[in-house]
Amino acid sequence: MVPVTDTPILHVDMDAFYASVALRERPDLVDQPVVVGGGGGRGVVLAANYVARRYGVRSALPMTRVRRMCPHVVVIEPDYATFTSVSSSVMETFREVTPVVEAMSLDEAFLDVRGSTRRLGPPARIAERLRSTIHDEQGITCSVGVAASVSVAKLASRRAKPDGVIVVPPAEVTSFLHPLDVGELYGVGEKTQALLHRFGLLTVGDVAHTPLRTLQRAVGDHLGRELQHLAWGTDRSELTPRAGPHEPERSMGADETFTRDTDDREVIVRELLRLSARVAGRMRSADVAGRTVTLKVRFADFTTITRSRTLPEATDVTVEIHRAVTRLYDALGLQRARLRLVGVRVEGLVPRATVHRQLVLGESEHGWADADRAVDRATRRFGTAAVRPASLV
DNA sequence: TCTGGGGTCCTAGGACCC
DNA sequence: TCTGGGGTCCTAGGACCC
Repeated sequence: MVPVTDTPILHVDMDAFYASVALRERPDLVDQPVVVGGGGGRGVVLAANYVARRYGVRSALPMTRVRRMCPHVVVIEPDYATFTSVSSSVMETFREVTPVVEAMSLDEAFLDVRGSTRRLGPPARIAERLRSTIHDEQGITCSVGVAASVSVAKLASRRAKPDGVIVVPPAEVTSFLHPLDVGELYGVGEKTQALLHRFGLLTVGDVAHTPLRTLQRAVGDHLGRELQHLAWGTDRSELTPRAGPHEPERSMGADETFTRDTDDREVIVRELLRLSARVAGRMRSADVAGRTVTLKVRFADFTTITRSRTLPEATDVTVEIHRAVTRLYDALGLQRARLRLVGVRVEGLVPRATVHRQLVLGESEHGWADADRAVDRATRRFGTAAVRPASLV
C-alpha cells in the first residue's frame, strides 16, 4: 500500500538566512541585534536577526534609519561566497529527500515529496527531518510550510517562522487563507494592497468572494485571475525542478548608486563603461549575447527612467554596449540634473552560438570582441583588478 | 545622511504586416 | 470617401520578488 498524501508540497525557507550564516562565525553576537548589509553610506538591510527585528528592523530598510532605530546594532558586510556555498549544501540536502526541488533563491525552495512518503513517511515527518539535518550540518534554522499548492505552502512557512513547521490540509485551506490581509498574497505588494484596500477588499476572504470581473477591473485581467486562484488556494501544485533561482537568464544587468549624486558627464560615462564591462563579461562567461540595451537613470529625487535601443545584431562586446548606453544617455539631453544611479541591462539573450554577425565591409568590430576575450583570459589568470579599460585606471 | 542590486512579468500604445 | 482584426516587434513604465 503506497501512502498517498494530499499535502505534497513543502516550502522550505531559511530563517534570517544571511544573518544566521554570518552569526556562525560570530557566536558571541547571537544575543545582540545584528544586520547584514552595506554598512557605509547608502546601504540597506539584506537580513536582520530576530533580536534586531524586535526593534522593528526589517529587510530593505535604509541603514541610516536602522542606526537611528537601534543605535547599538552590529552591521556585518555580506560574504556572498559563503552564502552561496551554504545554499548549495542545503539544496543538496533537499535533493536527498526528492529530486523535485524548485529553488526560488539562495535561501528558499519548493519540494514535491509525493514520491518520498513511502520511504520517509508523511510530509510533516519529512519536514522535521530536513530541519534537523540542516540544523546539524549547517548550524542554521529553517521553517517549513506543507500544503497541496505552492502558495499555501509558502504562506504556511511564513506563519511557521521562526524555526517551525505548519501543515495546512486541504480541508483547512480556506479557514487558513481567508482571514489573512490581502497583502500577504504572492504578487500583492504595497501598491496593490493599497488599491485593494481602497476597494474595500481587506482580507483574502474578501478577494475570494469578489466577482472575477470586478477584481479584474481593479487590478487588471491577469492579476485579477491570479488573485482569485490564490484566494482559494487553487494555484499550481506542479513544480519545475531547477537548481538555481533563474536558470537561463532572459536579461543581465548591473547598476550602481553613486556615493554622492553627480551631474558630471565624465563620471557618468565612466561608470557606464564599468557597468557595461561587468555585464558583457558575465554574458561572455554564460555564452550568451543580446540585442536590446537599456539605460537606467535614477535622479536625485528617486524618479527613475529607462531608455532602450534594439541593435541590429546581438552582442556581448563591452564597447558596443557602452556605445549604445552612452548614446541613450546623451539623447536625454540632461543639463544639470543630478543622478543618483545609473544602470545597464541587456535583454533578449540568446546562446552566442546562434548569433551570426553580418559584418559590414570594412567594419573592424571583431577587433573589439577579440580584445574582450583577451581581457577575459587575463582576468581569469590575474583577477578582476588587473585588467580594465584605460579610462577606469 | 532615508530608500541596494539582481531579476521577472505585465500593460499599453504605436508601427508594421497580412 | 467611413474605418476590421490579429499577430509581432519595439519602447517605456510600473509592480513585484528575493
